[in-house]
Amino acid sequence: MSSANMTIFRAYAQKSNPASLPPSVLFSHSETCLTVFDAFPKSIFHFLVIPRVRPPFNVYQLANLRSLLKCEKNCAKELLIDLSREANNVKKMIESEMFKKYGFKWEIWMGFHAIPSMEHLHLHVLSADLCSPRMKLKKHYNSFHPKRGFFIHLSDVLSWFDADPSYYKTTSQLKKSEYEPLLKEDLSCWKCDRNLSNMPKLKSHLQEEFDKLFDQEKAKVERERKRSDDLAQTSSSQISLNDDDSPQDELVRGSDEERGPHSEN
Amino acid sequence: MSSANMTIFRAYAQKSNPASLPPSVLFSHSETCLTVFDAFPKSIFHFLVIPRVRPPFNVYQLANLRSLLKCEKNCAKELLIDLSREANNVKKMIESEMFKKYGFKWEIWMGFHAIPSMEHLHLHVLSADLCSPRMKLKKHYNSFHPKRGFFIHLSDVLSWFDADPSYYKTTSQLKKSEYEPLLKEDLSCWKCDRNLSNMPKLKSHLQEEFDKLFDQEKAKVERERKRSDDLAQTSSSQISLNDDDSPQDELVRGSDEERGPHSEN
DNA sequence: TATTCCGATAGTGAC
DNA sequence: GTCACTATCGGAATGAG
Repeated sequence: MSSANMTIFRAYAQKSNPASLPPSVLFSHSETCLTVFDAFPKSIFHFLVIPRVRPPFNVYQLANLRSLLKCEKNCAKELLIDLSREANNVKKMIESEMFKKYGFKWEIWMGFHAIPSMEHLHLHVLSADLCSPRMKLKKHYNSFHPKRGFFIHLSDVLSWFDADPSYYKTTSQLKKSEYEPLLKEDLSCWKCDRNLSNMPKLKSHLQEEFDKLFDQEKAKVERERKRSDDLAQTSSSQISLNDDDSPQDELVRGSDEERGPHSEN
Repeated sequence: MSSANMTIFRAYAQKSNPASLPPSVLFSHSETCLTVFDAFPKSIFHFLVIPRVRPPFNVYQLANLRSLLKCEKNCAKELLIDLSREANNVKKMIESEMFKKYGFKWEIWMGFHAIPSMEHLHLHVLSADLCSPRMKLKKHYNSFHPKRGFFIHLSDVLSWFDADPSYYKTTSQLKKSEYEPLLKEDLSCWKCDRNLSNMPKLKSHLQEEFDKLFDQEKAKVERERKRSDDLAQTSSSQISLNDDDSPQDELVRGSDEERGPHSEN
């Protein structure tokens, strides 16, 4: 039945005034798309970017990625680029929240499920942790595993447009028979590739991975603080601008670098 | 491992002094067999009759029905007849308990599981209700369903001895591949053959069947009491010998008859 | 077909 | 590949000198 509202996103996408949606649902909207909170987040941060129904598309063409990719190529590409623009705004917002809540930022994924079960195209924008109480089943996890194949990264979809037309034709098929089995594959950590025999063990491991990341980033902050202190001592008349309890700016500057545990540079 | 004591019955059967078994385990014993309470009764009454290890049998020949039926035919038959004798004593005891606790008696089944999981031959003697909190799984139920085939009635086994030798040879094989699938068949009421989709529904239905039986038997008692009263009134100087609150004797006399709800004969 | 525990699997119903 | 609920199915452990 569709009574469990498999079409709720379509209803959102058809609203002439998205602002009337409750704030617990709607995060933001533009002329062309909506961003909503995923009602069952599978990562610490998890949003959906949804195209609003508008010319030249009808609701059926916007049903899912497969139906969109059957549309005129340039139109489809334009729509995806628009979603991409909005998704990147969401990404920035998430990164800002990461800093606020955790003091560092980590990877963010943007992509589609090959075989979505809820109708109307929706682009997942979620933090790369897959740590969430709503992550319960193998199919939940495998549907977001970044290397499993079921989760199709937005950047990959965009690259199909520039590839050989025959390749475009093939990949845009998105056959159920090819993607469905991926959800039943063995559980493996998306980060270290280790195999985990069941969901409780996987979830513990993912939490450990996140805790490890957390500790590493905290150590990074600490090293930055020390370096800052040293500089302050050297130029003794100067007070460090970062001598407070908000490490954000340290991390903004340092977060793209990889350092060994005793790196000093 | 056999550490989960799949061989506990063998240990009982080898005891030189069965009386040393705790009374919660042992119901009675003779020179040749023991009767124990089934630790996980699948009916209101459920006992096991177990042959003691004695010449000409060794423990391996008494492992199960299959191994017993490979022994010399007359020996095997004698052992089964001995078990049968003891089982009939148990049956009488159960019927007495039925009267004491429920005021009427109902059918009792005696038989073997085609493929037992605990070692050492054990004859199930249980009341025909299959109402018990320990009746939990489909395989539990199907293993006692009197028409499913997995539960082999003692009378059937005894009849094999008088049948054609080739029939004896065939039936006494008790191949796992033939009997195991019976446990996975759909659930159906052993009494009315109705199909039930799952164990909770089956259990409710079995309880209803038992309640119906209970009400029918109670009504039977009531009719007997009325008839008794009428007789007392007719021969007005006489007091009914059954004018008390124990309906047992009424039922002993009337229990083999079938009457319609308004039968007066 | 011993039980029990744990977890995966399957069907349903949901507004 | 919606969730939540119920029940089933499937493996492993089970004790113990």
